Amino acid sequence: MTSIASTEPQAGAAPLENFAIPRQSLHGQVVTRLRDMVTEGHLAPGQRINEVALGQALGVSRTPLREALKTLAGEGLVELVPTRGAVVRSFSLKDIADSMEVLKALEQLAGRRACAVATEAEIAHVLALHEELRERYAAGDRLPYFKTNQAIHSAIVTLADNPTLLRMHEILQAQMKRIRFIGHEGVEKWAAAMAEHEEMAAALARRDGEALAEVIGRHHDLGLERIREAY
Amino acid sequence: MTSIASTEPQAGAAPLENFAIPRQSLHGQVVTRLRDMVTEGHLAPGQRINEVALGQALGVSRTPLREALKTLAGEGLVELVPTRGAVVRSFSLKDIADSMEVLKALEQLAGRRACAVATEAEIAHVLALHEELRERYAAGDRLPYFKTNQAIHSAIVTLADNPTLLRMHEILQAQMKRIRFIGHEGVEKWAAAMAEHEEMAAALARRDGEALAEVIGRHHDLGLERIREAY
DNA sequence: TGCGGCCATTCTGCATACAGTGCACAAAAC
DNA sequence: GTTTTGTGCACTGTATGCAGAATGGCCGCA
Repeated sequence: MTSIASTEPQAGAAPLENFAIPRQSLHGQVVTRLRDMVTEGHLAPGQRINEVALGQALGVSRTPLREALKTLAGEGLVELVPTRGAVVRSFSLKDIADSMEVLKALEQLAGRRACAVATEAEIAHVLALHEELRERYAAGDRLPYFKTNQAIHSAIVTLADNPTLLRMHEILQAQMKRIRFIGHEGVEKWAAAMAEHEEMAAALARRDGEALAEVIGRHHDLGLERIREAY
Repeated sequence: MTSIASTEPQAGAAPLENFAIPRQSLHGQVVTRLRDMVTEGHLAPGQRINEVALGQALGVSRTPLREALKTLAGEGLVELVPTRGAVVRSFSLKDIADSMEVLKALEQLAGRRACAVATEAEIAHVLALHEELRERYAAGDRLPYFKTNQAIHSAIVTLADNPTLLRMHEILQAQMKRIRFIGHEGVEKWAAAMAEHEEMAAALARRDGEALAEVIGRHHDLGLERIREAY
């Protein structure tokens, strides 16, 4: 049989997963959209969410919207007040520091694990992202730099090959994303952050988990410092 | 006026808060109930959840039940399969090891922070729980020991005064609770675990964060070992 | 006898309808 | 003038109804 279902795929054929038709439930789409709206500031912190109004804006009935709000509440992006519905969560400085502390611990763990278990190809991929980050920095493009920056951190966590860790990291990163959009750091801080990224890339390249964890720790301490000033 | 609403309550009268009628939303109740059903094994892993049947069993319509399932999916206790609904998540050994690794990192962080910021009274409370644990161990009561054990770990995380950390710990602990019910460890392993708890209590009493983190790490490594054997 | 296609059943996903609660504004009493 | 109580409105919480998808069984055919 030469059917698609053959257990021996042709050499050079793409894996079957690549042909899957992306079928996201409406619920999932609403969650994604809402999360973006919160993290990108289209919904202000403290703002009450009117279900009918928001539902109409999204072109969705209240049911999937409410389910999405429950999901976002689990991620800590909104708070559910009984009989008052959902409120966009507003983060105090302590909230941010707390989340940052956990984020730091998770990424340090990820860094150690990544150095231990990642393939050469995976590491090369992160290093390629690092190259991209350098270019963004040299060009002075803040938003692209910011996105590549996040991509690198996520990529390192992905290398750790630990879905639980990845999920928790995603949740915290989404919370921080909302905040980081605020601060436009000074030139010298930006340079320091970039220097730390150089260190991170070097540590990863030589699979030095402890060194990577150390610099990741410093990197987050600086990040929190930066946020503190902007607040 | 001597009405109830008087701002000057009679001496000896109980504070008004004591008369508050506890009103948890139906959603919250369903979430709690379902979570218990999963962690205590009343819903078998891999089992599909029939919304109408379960709704009738709980005496609730499908709407709040579905919302609760979304919440539980966020906690990783059930999986949502498109057009097939919710399935009780079944954990592979790797899943457990992954979650345990994160749980370990979080508790180590909590231990360090607890030693730094906890009040004497809070530490005394944990030490009291530890006394209780000793008694359970001496009496050989496994289930009460298990509960007190979890209470201690949760209490230490609470001392860290970091709600984000606490929430993530709760999620992971709920996942592990489902697993730990399985294994009834041998006598020698139990003794080792108890000895580690003695070390933990001592480290906490003298606020030695590093020592506490170290023993917590060993404690979780042993815990994973124990689960590995039972699997 | 084995396989493939068709059909019915079942259950999810989404929308809508209804009931109940809280809040704000206003009016009245002290 | 201040406080309090009543009433209307707006919005959430819950239930139910309806359409679509997937699964499993059954029958026909090779």
